[in-house]
Amino acid sequence: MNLYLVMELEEGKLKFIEAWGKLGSEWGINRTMAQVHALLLISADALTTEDIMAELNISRGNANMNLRDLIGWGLIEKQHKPGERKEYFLADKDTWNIARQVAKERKKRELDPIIKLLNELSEVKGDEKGREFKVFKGTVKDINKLAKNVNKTLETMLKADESWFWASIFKIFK
Amino acid sequence: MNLYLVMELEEGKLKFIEAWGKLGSEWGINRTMAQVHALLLISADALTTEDIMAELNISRGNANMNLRDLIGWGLIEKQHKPGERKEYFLADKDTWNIARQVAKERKKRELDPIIKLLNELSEVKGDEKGREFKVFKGTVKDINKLAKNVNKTLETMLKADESWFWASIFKIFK
DNA sequence: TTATTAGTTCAGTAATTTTTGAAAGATTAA
DNA sequence: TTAATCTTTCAAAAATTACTGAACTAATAA
Repeated sequence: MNLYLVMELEEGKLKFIEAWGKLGSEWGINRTMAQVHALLLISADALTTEDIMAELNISRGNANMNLRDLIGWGLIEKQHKPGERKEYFLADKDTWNIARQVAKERKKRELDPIIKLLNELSEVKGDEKGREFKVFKGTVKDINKLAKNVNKTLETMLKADESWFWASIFKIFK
Repeated sequence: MNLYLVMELEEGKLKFIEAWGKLGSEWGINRTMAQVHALLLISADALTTEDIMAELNISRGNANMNLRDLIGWGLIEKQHKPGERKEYFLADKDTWNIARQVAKERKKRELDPIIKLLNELSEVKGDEKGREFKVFKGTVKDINKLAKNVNKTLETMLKADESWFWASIFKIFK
């Protein structure tokens, strides 16, 4: 066994976990949740809560909560091994599924509510001649239009097959 | 003057500012910075630091820092009125510009570094036959592919004209 | 039944992020 | 030069968010 090469892989794993955690936190996702996800993404086998606690140096409560949240995001699932009492966790490794799952959840939690609000705000009544009113309405209308375009694109993406999606995109954008 | 209608507009403004702030914080952007941006987006005129402090009930230091950050994101700019010493702030109201500016900054700050790391990680050496190694490499490779597709799409978007961009998207996705 | 093992919850604590406010810096006017 | 006005900075405080660990619940085995 070549210790140097083994170290290379271990070092790579640590860097990946760290980077995924950082990226998550920059996008409003709890750093630890992203790290747990990263760990499971690069694990060949399903891991137990104990494994995760040990790898990431986190408490049982923390591990449990973040695992539950990841299940809620549809990114990992529980596995039960016959004859064993403890639960194993396994990440969906399909990158396109991950992207779609995240897009789907964020659309539901964030985009849909904002579109609802923008529609309400476009009904606001006021002095049609006033500059203040016009600027407000104009901004709301433009953002609404953008949000709806993003929404339509996401809906397409959610239904789409990965290779078809990118092929279609690059056909135009070559 | 109809007080009820004026109230309607004021209420709409408050809701917009609140929602924009919430959305920002869900995407890793300081809530106050997003609120300052929202306020300027719906203001008919450029505002001073004092105006912003008063509207949002924040301190001078806080206002100053967030205004500086917004300038750094390319979302607002300073204006000097002849004969006046104080600075006025004005938001770019063009929604497509805003989207591109945010995309550009986040690409630079987050996507580019992650692509750099993924390229490094795809060079990691190890036991080519080992399951652990294969899974790690596979995950890194897939994420790398996705990241590069997103990158290409963003680069196109950054150069694109709004109506052309959406028209192209919906031509495929009808 | 009791013991054992694992999962869940949550009040208290810790860590991180944001905000304040006062002091220092800049710029112009008198 | 001093005063007036406005901007910037940053250490300390406040607010928010995340984490711990122990008590509790649940499931199975002895």
